[in-house]
Amino acid sequence: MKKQEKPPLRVDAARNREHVLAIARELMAQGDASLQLNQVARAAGVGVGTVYRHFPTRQALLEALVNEHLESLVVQARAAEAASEPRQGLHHFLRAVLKLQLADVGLAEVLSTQEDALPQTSKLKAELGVATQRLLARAHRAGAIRTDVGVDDVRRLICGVVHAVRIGGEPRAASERYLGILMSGMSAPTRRED
Amino acid sequence: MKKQEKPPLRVDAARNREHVLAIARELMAQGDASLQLNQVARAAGVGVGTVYRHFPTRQALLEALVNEHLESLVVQARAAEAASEPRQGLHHFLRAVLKLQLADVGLAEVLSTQEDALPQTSKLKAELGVATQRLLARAHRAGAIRTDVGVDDVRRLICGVVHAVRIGGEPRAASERYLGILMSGMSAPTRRED
DNA sequence: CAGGGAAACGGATTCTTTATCCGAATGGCT
DNA sequence: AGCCATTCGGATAAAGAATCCGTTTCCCTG
Repeated sequence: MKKQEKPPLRVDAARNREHVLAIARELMAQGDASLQLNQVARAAGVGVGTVYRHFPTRQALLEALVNEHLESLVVQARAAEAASEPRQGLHHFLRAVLKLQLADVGLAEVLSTQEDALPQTSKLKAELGVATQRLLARAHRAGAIRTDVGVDDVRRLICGVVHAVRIGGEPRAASERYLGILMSGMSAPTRRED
Repeated sequence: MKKQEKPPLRVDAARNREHVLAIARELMAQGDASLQLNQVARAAGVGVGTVYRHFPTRQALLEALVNEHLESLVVQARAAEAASEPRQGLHHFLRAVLKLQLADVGLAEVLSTQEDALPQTSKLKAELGVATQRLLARAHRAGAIRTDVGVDDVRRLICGVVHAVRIGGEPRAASERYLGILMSGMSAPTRRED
């Protein structure tokens, strides 16, 4: 019911697809975040038609590039549940999210966007949401994080931190400091008995 | 020494310039943040050449539009110094910055950018920086804000909050909550005597 | 392994957006 | 009024996005 029959790719098509992805990744790594499809085509030595066939939009190509990293975040979120301290688990995980977004402009873009071009991206985002939710709920139960901070708030706020780190002048270890500020801001106010 | 002779504008030129600005503001207000210069020209009923002459780049037009709001922020920053509570003064001021950026996409863009197209923008930003610095220093002296948080950090973090509010799904009063999280995160840790 | 048909390829082409340039028009000054 | 610098407007060039279709390549069948 869910999945339509999907005829497997022809070998040359699969090869081209991978090649385009590799070249696109390279261009991104060289600091060109514009990811213009015609430019990717030229760099990959294929016709623009080929690129557009495999990735109908810039967004689709971007997501295809990024999904690997997204997957890694899902894994790390699940791993973070093993931490003895719920608060530390969350902190470590958010640090990973931050670092990866800083290293991969595309990832930051995808995580800051609501609608996805690829179904797989939506699936991964949902998984990431669930895994994060578990981490967060644990921290809530431990009284470490304000209960009025939900999983979507965490996503948005960490994207905000990424933005803050990106736009700035002197680094001065901004990312670690800003993450600290966020964690401290999300902390439940220490209750004076009760 | 500083300023070159600047021949005053011809009356028709001045009129056109104002008209273009007004139309551009209107387009922005209608939710079109793309601010394409040819589109502005069409809407204003002037040739593209006219627009490009007054505002050589999109960025220049954007800054011209936004400078009025920037100025208002400078005023509000200075006014906030009058608050009896340094922390509250800062809080109120940052709320104003946040609100204005949320209401004016262009302002958010300009405040998140380092280099300016217009000298006047740089001047206003500098003034805003100074005024904010005074507010912040006052809060530092009162022991309300971590001393490792500088004025540039404040700018970057508030832009981050704007980003976080913008990208999100359900609002649920996000802006006020996120501002609260930021303020709390920047607070100096309450010392247990000493 | 030959041959046919579906799938994929490539790039010419069209459409849109961005930016420049210059002959015509207009305003200010004498 | 008459001159000339300034401004105007839009034609035009250059760059980017997306489509379309004749040709090529692969894969399966006989």
